[in-house]
Amino acid sequence: MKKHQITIVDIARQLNLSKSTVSRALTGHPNVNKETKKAVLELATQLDYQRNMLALSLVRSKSYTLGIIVPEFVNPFFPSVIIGAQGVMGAAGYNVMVCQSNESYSTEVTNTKALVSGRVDGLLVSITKETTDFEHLKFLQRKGIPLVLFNRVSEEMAVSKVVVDDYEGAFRAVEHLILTGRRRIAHLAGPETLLISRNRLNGYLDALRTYNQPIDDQLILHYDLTREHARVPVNHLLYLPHPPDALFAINDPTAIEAMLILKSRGVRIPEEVAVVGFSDDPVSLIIEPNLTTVAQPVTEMGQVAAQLFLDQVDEDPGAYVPETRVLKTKLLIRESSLKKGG
Amino acid sequence: MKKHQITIVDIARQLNLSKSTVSRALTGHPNVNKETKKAVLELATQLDYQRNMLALSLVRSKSYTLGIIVPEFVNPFFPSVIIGAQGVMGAAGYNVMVCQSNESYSTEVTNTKALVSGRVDGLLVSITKETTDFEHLKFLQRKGIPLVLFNRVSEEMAVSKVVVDDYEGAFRAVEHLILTGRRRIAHLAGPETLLISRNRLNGYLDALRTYNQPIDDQLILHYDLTREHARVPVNHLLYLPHPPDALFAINDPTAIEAMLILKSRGVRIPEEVAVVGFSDDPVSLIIEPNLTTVAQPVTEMGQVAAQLFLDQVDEDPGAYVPETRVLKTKLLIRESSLKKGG
DNA sequence: CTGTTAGCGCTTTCAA
DNA sequence: TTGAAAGCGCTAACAG
Repeated sequence: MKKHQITIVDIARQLNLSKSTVSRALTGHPNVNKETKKAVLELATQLDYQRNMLALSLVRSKSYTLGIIVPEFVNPFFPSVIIGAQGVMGAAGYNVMVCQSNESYSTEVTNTKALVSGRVDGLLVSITKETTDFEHLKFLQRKGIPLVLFNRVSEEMAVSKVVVDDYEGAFRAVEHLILTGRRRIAHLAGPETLLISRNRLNGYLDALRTYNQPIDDQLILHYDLTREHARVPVNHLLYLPHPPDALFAINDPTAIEAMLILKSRGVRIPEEVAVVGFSDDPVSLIIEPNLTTVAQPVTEMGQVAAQLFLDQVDEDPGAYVPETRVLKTKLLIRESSLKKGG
Repeated sequence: MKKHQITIVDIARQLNLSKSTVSRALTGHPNVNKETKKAVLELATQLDYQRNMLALSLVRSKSYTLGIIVPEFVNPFFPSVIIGAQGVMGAAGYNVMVCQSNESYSTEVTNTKALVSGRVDGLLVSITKETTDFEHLKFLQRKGIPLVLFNRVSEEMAVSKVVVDDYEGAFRAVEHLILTGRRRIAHLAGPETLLISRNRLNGYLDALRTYNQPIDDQLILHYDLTREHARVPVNHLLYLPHPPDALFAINDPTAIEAMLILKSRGVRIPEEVAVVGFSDDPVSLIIEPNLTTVAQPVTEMGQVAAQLFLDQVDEDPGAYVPETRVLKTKLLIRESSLKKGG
C-alpha cells in the first residue's frame, strides 16, 4: 500500500490552476505571475511536494544520472576515484550510480545492461580482469551512450579514456631498484588480460634492458589480484635457487600482501628484499617498513573521467572525438627500498 | 543529438502488431501466441532493444532502486556494508544507488532529497556526525518511504535499525585491558552527537566501574573522527602528568592513527601503552604491532539492513512495525594489548 | 500570464 | 490471442 504521492496536479487542483502553470512556477519559468508563483511554492513546501525525476527523465530522455562500474571497492583505490567523479558530477547536477562487477565479466555485463535500462546518461567503467569481449561496451557506442574507460581500459575500444602512465611509472620504479644496487628484481604482475598489467610489465622489462640487466623469466610471475592467492608466487620466488633481491608488484595491495608473507618468513625488508608497489595506497604509510610506491592521482582520475563524460554528453555522438588523458605518476621512495646494505 | 531509442512501438510497427502485444510478449505474459512471441523476441534482440525502466518505474510507481547514504567510503567499513547490501538487493532484483554525505549534514539532506526525487523505493542511511535534526528523515516516514538506519542510528527515529552491540563491545575491550593489568585507560571517543560514541563511551565507563577503577575525565577525549585531528588529543594524553597506559579508541582508523603518533614519538606498544580499536579494519592486521580490536560483522550489517528494507517495502507503511537488530561483536586480542610487561 | 494538448515509453484494463 | 485507450507525472509547444 503505497501512499499517494503529491503531484503537480494536486497542487493545481487546490489552487485552481492548470498543471502547466504549476510546472512553470516550480521550475522558475519567467512568464508566471508573482502571486501565483508564491502561492504554488508555498503550497508545494506545505504539501512536501517532491518533483518526480522519473517523469522528468522520461520526457527529457535524460536522467542526469551517471553510471560507474568498478571491479571492486574494498581497496581504497576505486573509492577514491569515485569520490573524484562524484565531486564533479554533483557540481554539474548529476547523480551517480555505482556498481561493482566484483571482477566478474558476467556481472559487468549485467551491470551495464541494468544501468542502460535505468537510462543513465553515460557510463564510467574500469573493466574486470576477465573482460576480453567488449560487446556490451560496443553496444553502448551503437546506442550513442557516452562511455569513458578509466584505469583499466582496453585498446579495442575507441572511446575516451583516463589512465596514468603505467609504463613510465613501472620504468621509474624498476630503474630506482637497479640504481640502488638490486640485481635480481622480480615482478609480481597482474593478469595478462589487463592492459595495465602489460604496460607495467613492459616498463619493468624496458628498465632492465636500458640498464643492461638480464631478464629472467622465472622472476616474472602473473597472478590474479586475489590477495589470498599471492602466497603461491611469493613463495615460489623465495624457493628459487637464486631468489630475488627486489620485488616490484603490480599494485600496493599486492606489494603489501607480499611484504606480510616475506616478514612472516623472516625475510628482512629492504636488506634482503626490496619491495616497490604501485598506487600509494594509504596503507603503504602504515606498514613497516613504509612501502616505496608509484603514486597516481587517484581522485583526479575520477574528476577527469567525469569531465570527459560531460564533454561529450551533449555532443552529437557522431561528431565527438574520443580523447585519452594520461596522468602523471610519481615515484615515492620510502623505507622498503632503501639502498642494499645501506 | 541523442540517437533514437528503440521502443516497443518500433517493434510493434515492424511486426504489424499493437504495442500491447509486444509488451506482453516481452514481459512473458501467458496469453500470447507462440509465433508472435518468438518474432517479437527475435526482433527485439536484433534491434538491441532495451526496456526503458524509467517508463516502467513511472507506471508502476516503483523503481526497484534502493538508495544508500553513508558518511564516507575511504575507510573500508562502509564499502563492506554496501557490498553486503548490494548482495541481497541484487538477488532481489534491485539496483542500488550510493551517495556519500561526506560527514556533512547539508549534503545528507541534499542526498536524501535527490534520492527521493529519483524515486528510490527506500533508503539505508548511516547519519553524519553533524546530524542532530532529523526532519529530512521524518519526511521519508511521512511519505511512507521505507527507511533503515544502520551503524550510526538515532534514538529519535522510530524506524528499523541495524547496529552492533556497541556498549557490550566497548565493555569487553576495556575489561580486557583491565584484566591485563592496565590501570590508566584512556578513551578516544567519537563526537557526542553520535549514539555510537555514547554507547561505546558507556561501555568504557561501566567496565571501569564494574572493576572498581577510578574514572578520570582527563582520560576521556572526544574528537571529530577526522584522522588529521587525532594528533591533538593523543599528544594531550601523553603530556599528562600521569599519562595513560592504555588507549581504547572509538574505531580502528582512530586507533591506527594514534598508534602511528605514539610510535613516531617512541612510545612502545604495548609495553608502555596498549591500544584497542573497534571494527577489525583489515589494516589492523598490517600495522605493527597488530591491533587488538572489537570485530563487527560488517557485511552482515549490510545484508540485514537490506533485508529489513525488503521486509517492509511491500507492506502497508501503517502496519509495519520497526525492528532493531543488534549484531554481536567479538573481541580479537592481538599484540597491541599484550599483558603489561608480559 | 495561463490553459489546452500532446507526448515521453510502458503496462493494464476493457473489448473484440 | 490481440487491439484500443487510459494513465503514470511531467514538460513544452501552441493558443489565447
